[in-house]
Amino acid sequence: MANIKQIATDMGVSVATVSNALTGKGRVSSQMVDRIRQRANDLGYRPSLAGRALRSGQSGILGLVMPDLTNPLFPRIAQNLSMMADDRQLGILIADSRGNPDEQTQAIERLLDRGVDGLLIVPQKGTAPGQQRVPTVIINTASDPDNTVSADHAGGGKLIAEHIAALGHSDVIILGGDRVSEVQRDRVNGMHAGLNRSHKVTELWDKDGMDQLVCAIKDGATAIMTTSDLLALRVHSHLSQHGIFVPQDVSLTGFDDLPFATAMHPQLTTVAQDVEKIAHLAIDRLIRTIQNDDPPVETTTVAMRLVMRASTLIKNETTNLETTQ
Amino acid sequence: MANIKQIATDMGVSVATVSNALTGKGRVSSQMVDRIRQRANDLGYRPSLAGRALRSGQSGILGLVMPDLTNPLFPRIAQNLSMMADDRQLGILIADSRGNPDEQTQAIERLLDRGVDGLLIVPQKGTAPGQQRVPTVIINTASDPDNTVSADHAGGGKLIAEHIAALGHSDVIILGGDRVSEVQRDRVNGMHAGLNRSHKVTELWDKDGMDQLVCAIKDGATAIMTTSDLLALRVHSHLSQHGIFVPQDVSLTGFDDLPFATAMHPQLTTVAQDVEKIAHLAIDRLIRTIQNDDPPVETTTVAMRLVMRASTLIKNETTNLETTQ
DNA sequence: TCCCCTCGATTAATCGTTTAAGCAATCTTA
DNA sequence: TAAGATTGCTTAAACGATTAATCGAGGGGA
Repeated sequence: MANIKQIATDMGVSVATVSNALTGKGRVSSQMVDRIRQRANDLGYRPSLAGRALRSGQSGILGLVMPDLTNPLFPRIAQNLSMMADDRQLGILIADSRGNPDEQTQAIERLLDRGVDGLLIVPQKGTAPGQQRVPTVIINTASDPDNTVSADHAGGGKLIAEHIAALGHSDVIILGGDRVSEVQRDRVNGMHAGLNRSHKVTELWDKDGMDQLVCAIKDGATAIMTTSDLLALRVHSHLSQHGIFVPQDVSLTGFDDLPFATAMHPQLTTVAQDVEKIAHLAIDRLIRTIQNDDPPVETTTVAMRLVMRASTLIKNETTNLETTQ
Repeated sequence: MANIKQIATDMGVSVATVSNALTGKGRVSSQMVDRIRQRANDLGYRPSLAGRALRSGQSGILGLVMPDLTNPLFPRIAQNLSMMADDRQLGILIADSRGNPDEQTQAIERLLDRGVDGLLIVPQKGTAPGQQRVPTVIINTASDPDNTVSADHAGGGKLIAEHIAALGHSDVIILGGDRVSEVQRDRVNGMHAGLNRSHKVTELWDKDGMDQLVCAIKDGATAIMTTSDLLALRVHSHLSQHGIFVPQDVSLTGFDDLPFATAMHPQLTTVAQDVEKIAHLAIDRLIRTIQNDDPPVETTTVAMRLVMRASTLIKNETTNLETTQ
């Protein structure tokens, strides 16, 4: 590999001049700059990031800590962050906290040991990794006091609840995934906020099992709002086994707009995160914090988008399954 | 941050002694080793990987190039590689080739510029990135001559076809995703290999549309083998709209065992990759190549596993939908 | 003519680590 | 006890880049 010294000896100048010519700093005549750049190009010179990192104290690498890399949103987050980072000549090092708070701490530690310039953390549910030795951006949900940027999960819940309300449903079920997750709780709270006193609301959680769900439907519920698409697919499957069909008998909504949401029948009405925007804001914020180290205080929330598809229907068109027991 | 020099002056010894004590090389008295280690521990000393990288020429970082980070298998690959890499004190830098051969080349280039010690490449379909300036492991499929380690996609296809054959189905449909993909072609070829002359086989591809599929079923086909779970879910949804039900009317299989395969009803019979084993073999191979640079030639194939669930049924129990036109 | 300024380059230090080579002091062995 | 071997540490160079300080030469102004 060609290095700066080789170019220097080739051209009969000092390494400092080569460095100055390539970085555009210092004072070098324009002819010399051209000649050096030309030679560097011919040799296929690539600066050693290790050398630069050692000298400058900056690695040009950002660490991405995910609670669980198999998180269905991870691919999109990773992709968007990766693209934004590329544009800024930064690398992204991944770390998996494996659904475990201790591992999360270790994952962060490993990244810090590698000298990352900044950290992007999607926290383990129920944990608060807080600020670290390097600039840190937390991607979680508005109700997390440490949150830096996130989708408006509560707003998304409200959006979908208002959609259900507008369709005329007055007896609805809210089905959450995991109570421990702040994101899930915000989604559920948002759903409540989208309804009013006139609505009968049954709040259930995944671990309660599906039976209560079926009972509630037999008791007159005509809509189910879940906090994840996967949960919605499970509900859909389970109900069809009980002869309850979506959307004729009951309307159903998901959350996150995962790839399979359009592969289902009926296609799933859901709410989508603008992952691209979140990634953009997160990286921008992180880079600004890295450059001028005034810690940014305000937290940003990105609106979610209602994706109306076929799994929700106007109440009038809904068969009433209510049975008198 | 504490560095080796500070420990050295603290203890009144030379930096070389500290380095030797910490790395266990060279000749240092055991008392001195203990004292130095103790002091390093107290100071929370962490070696500068930049310094080490510069000196040793090794960054301790592996690059992972994916054709598309939203690939449904990416999360599991990333997680497993990440865990294996952690165990070996290596970092994983991600790069997205964005479904584009040129971007793939650039992604590889960016990783090389960062000084990665090795490359793990899941190639863009139809491309052959081949060997690079650093040790490289290609994760693709057996029929790719550059492939290093992969699931036995053809074997998986054969496995599922034999399962369908064993259930007594004699008129079957093979539905592929994208002809350009070597992986997809291998899966389809494997399916053919699992059947014999007594079977009537209709090979369709995704872009042919779903109508031909319905026709084939009306013409007597009783089983559909697809080359991906997502495709299977789409087929399932589409058929249910035509009043054709799985598995009563037709058996259906997927490929890859994605998370939603168990959320569907019926739960999807599919074939699973041992991603963990593939990741393990890939990393091991890569590291061995990095250490002693004899280029490994043989390519390894990891058997797939049939996951029997509820979407396939014995032919006898299948309603015959055949209609005379 | 002399002084000062600017230009274009060089010199040398520095970042943190590793490691070959060297050098006393102590120990072994005949 | 003298020669050789071993032990425990130091010296110093090296990896590749950046950058403050310096320096000679040439130009311009008084």
